[in-house]
Amino acid sequence: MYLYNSLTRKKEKFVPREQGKVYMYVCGITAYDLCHIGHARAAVVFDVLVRFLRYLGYEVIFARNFTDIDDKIIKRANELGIPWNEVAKRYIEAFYEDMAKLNILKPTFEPRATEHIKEMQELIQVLIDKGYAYVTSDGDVYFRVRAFKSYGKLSGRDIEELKAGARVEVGENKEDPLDFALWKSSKPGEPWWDSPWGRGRPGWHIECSAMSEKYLGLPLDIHGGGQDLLFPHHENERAQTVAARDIEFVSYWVHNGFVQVKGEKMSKSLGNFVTLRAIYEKFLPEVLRFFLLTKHYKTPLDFSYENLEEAEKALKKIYEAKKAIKEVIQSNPTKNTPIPEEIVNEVNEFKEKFKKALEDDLNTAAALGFTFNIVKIANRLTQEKSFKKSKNVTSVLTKILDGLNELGEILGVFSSDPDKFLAELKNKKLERKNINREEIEKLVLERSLARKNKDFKKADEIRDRLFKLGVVVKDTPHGSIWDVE
RNA sequence: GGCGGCUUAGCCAAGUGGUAAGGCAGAGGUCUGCAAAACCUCCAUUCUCCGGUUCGAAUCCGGAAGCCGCCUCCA
Repeated sequence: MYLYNSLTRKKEKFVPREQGKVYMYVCGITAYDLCHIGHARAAVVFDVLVRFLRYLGYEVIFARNFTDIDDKIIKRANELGIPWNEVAKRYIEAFYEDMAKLNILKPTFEPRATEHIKEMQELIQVLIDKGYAYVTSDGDVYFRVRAFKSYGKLSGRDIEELKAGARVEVGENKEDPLDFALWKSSKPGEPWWDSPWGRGRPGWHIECSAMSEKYLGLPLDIHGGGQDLLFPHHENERAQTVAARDIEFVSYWVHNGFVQVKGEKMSKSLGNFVTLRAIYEKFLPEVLRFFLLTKHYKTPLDFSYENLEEAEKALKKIYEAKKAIKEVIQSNPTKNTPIPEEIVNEVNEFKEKFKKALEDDLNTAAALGFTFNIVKIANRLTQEKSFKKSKNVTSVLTKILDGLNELGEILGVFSSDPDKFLAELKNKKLERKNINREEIEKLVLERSLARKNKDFKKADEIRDRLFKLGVVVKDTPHGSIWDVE
C-alpha cells in the first residue's frame, strides 16, 4: 500500500508501527449544523481506506471524534434558544443518520471532546510544565509557538511569514500573535469546566491530541482529514503532541481534496453548500457515494446535479450487468461453448488490477475503470446467444459476480442485490421526476395489448406518450418492461 | 504578498519515461414489427502554451498563461 503523506509531500510505502495493525484517526465534525457533501467526501474517503486496509488483512483501530463544545456550537445554541449540549446532541444524531445512509462503517472509537476534559487538562499541564504553554492573567492558556522548533513543518509554512498575517483578537492576552489557545476561560453564560487555571473550556486543537493518544497510542499510523484542516488544526495538533511527548505524532498524514461548486470550494461561509439531506431527497445515497469515488481523493471534485446523474447512470450500468448475470446463472444453461482466452485472462486479472489501483494511494477512479471493463465482458457473456446458454460461461459469470461483490464491498458501492437497488432507483427517479406510477403502468398495459393485436401504430403512439412523460419501454421476450429515463 | 495544487476529447476522468484506461454524450452496424437495452466498430497522432533533457515525454527540467486552495472558522 502506498499513501501520499502530507508531511513529507511524497507518496510513501505504508508501514504501520505494529505489524498487521493500523491505528488511524480522522477529524470528525463539529456538531453545530447538518452535514454537506464536503463532509460526505471526507467520510467516504476514509471509510474506503479503512475497508481496504482491512481487506488487505490489517486490523484497523479507527477513531473519529466529535467536537461537541466549541464557539460555533455556543453561537448556534443562542440562535436556536436551546442549551449548547442540545445542539451538539441534535447534530450528532443527524450525522449518524446521514452517514449510515452513505454506508459509512462505525469507527472503533468515537470520542467526544466533553468526555475528555481531564485528558486535555493533563496534556495542557505537561505543555505548561515543559515551557511550551503559559497561563495568562485572564485564565487562558496558550501554546507558545516559538518555543516549538518544527512549527510549520507539516503545512510547509515559515513562522516569520505566518507572523505577518497573524491577528490578535480583542481581549486576547498572548505573548505572540502566533500562539493559539489550549484553554479558554469562560465568559458569563458560557459552559465551563473547572481547571487548575480557572473555569473554562478547551481550545479546539487540544482535543484531537488528547483523544487520539488515549485511544490509539503514539505515533498514530494514519491521521486523516480534509485539506482545510492541514493548517492550522493539524499543524497545531502536531505541535501539541510532539512538544509534550517528544515523539513524532503521526506517521502518515492523509488529506482529502475539497468538493467544489463551479470551481469554488463548497463551504458554509460561501453559502454554496448542499446538505446530504437535500441530495437524499433526489438521489439514492449510494449514487452520491459512487460519485465521490469517481475522482482521486486528493484532487478537487466539482459537484453538480448533472455530474450526479452521470454517476447514477454509471452505477446503474454495473447493477444491470449484475442482474443479467444472476438471471443467466439461474437459467441453468447446459451447452458448452469455448470462451475466448482474452476474456478468461481479463476475468482472472480483474481483482488483481483493482487491488493494485487501490494500493496506489487509493486510486478509486482507476479501480472503477477496471470495473467497467469487466462489466463489458459480463454483458457480452450474458447477451450473446452463443454464450448465454452455456454451462461453462456460468462459472465465469459466477466468478465475475463474486468479484464485483467482493470489490464493491471495499468501495461500499455496487455490492447490494441488483433487483433491490434497481427497484429503489426506479422509485427515486419517479419521485424526482414527479411521475405517477399507476398512470405509467396503465399505459404500458394498454400498449402491450395493442402489440398483441399487432396494432403497432397505437403501440408506438403510447410509447411516444410515455417517452414524453420520461419513461422508456423495452420489449423483451417476457413482455414489456419500463424504466425512468 | 507567502506557500501549495491543478490544466488530458463536447462533458466527467485514469495515466508519474515506452507510444493516450474508463464513464456520459455522438455516428454506423447486429438484434427488433419499429424501438429501447446490450454487443461490435468509430469518436484525442495528441495531453494549456513555449523552450530544453532523452533513442523516446501527457509524464522529467526551465519559462509563460489560466484556474483553485491555504495563510481566519471550515471535511
